Order: sequence, then C-alpha cells, then structure tokens
Amino acid sequence: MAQQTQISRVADFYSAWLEHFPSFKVLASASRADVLRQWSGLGYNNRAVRLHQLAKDVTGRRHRALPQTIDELLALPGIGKYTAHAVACFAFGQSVPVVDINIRRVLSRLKWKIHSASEMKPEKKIWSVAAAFLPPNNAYDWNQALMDIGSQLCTARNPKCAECPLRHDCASAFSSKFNAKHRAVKKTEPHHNGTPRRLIRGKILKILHTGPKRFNDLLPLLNGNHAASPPKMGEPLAEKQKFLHDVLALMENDGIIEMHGSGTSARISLPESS
DNA sequence: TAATCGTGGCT
DNA sequence: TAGCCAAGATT
Repeated sequence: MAQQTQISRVADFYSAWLEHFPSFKVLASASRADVLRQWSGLGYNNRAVRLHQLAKDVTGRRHRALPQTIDELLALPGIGKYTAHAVACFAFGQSVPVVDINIRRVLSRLKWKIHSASEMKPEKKIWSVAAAFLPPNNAYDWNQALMDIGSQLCTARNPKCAECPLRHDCASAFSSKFNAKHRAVKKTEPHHNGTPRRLIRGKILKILHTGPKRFNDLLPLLNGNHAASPPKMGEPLAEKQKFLHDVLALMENDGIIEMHGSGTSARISLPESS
C-alpha cells in the first residue's frame, strides 16, 4: 500500500483491509472484485491485483507464510527491490539497507563521500552507500530514522535544514536550489480530449463498483469537464468508442475488469472469477 | 529503459 | 491554483 503513497494516507486503508483480510488465506480465497472494492480509493489498483496474487502464491508454499529471504521475496508479484528489503528489515529484523524515496533524497543531498562507490551507476551506488552507512546492530532503527528525516525534515520542497541533525555533514544544507524550476519536464501522458487516461480508468472502476455496466453506459465518462481543451463538437463517435475500447482492453489485461461479449453492448464488470 | 499506473494533500 | 509529490513495480 505504501508504494508511491504517503503513509498517512495508507493508515486507514490498512486497518480496514486487515479486518476484511486478516490472513493470506482469507485474502487468497476472496474474489478479485472484493479485493478491488476494499482497495477502492487508494489508487494504483494494479497493486491490489498483485497483492491478491501474492496471497495465493504464499498460501501455496510449504509453510503458507511469507518467505524471509530477499531473493524469495523478489520472486513474488508486486515486490521489487525496495519492498523486499523493507520486509526483510522491518518484518524479519534483518540487517539490510532500505532505499525508498525519502532515504534516496537524504543520501543524494548528503553527497556521500564513499570512495568505493564512485564508479557505479547511480542506482547501484545509492544502495551501496546505504549499505556502507548501515550500523552493525540496529538496521531497523537506522532505516526508520533516515526515512523519518527524509519525510519530516529533508522534504522535497522547503527542507527544514535548520532542524536537521545532518546539517553539519550535508553538502546541500541551506541550499537555495531546492525550489528551482529546473526539474525534468514530464511528457504529456495519454489522454482523451485533455482528460488523462488514468483518471478515466479510475472513473470506470468506480462506476463498476456499483455493478456491471454496458460498453455504451461507460461512454459518457469520456465527456469529463476539463479546462485543458474545449470539447470537440464534431468528434466522431467511433473515435470515442475506440479510445474506450482500448482503455478497457488495458484494464482487462491488468486483471482489474472483465469483459463479456463485444461491441457497444459488451458487458463490463469487476473480475468475478479467479 | 522509459512509460505507465490513482489519488489526494501540499505549496 | 496548477503543478508537485508520495515507504515503487512492471513491462
């Protein structure tokens, strides 16, 4: 849940989630539709699908429990390098580095002076530095502390350098460049008449939580009010239908919806099987 | 490897 | 208020 999502936003979903799915066994036997319903509002619905599959994978294991090695964790759906290390450290007490967006930012601004890491690519280097800084006996507290510094003090914008315990060792302390305009320009994301595709996906899923719908019932969702571009008066219906069809195909491929039949009367629903 | 995936708070 | 940002993973 915490992937690309602030912890403060996760908290409520987390407790509600555990009430519905108190164990991997319960989660594994739940329907995909129920899983997506409980996830509703959190965003990145792919994560719900992957966690559902993870529960199935885990309950199929010998001890029906989460594996404890980083390599085994990495093999599970939805678990990448960060999460594997975070689980190993925070759940299983292993002495391993953790590099999330917060720690990444803290270490980057410190301008680490670790000689051995100078010829590595940035991604490998930062993990190497995080490992080099790791104290021998309390990785848990260390990693939590770095994350807290990153989220509470060493923030992306307007960092509180005056309150930071690392200010005397930091190459970027009190720098005026944190609010600089020169950030990487984002490419325009896929959209329909100015409405981002991911927002349309969100609307579709939200509607489907109220029950199955027909293809034609979903078409109005493409008429969102947006200031980005004026509505195209003469837009061919076929064009709109093609966009919706493509969006639904992506969502079906992601395991977020099911489609039965085809054409303008196709029946769209949350995944009812598996 | 760059693009894609949601949502809501913050500045 | 429009854009930035968030305990990343996947293809």
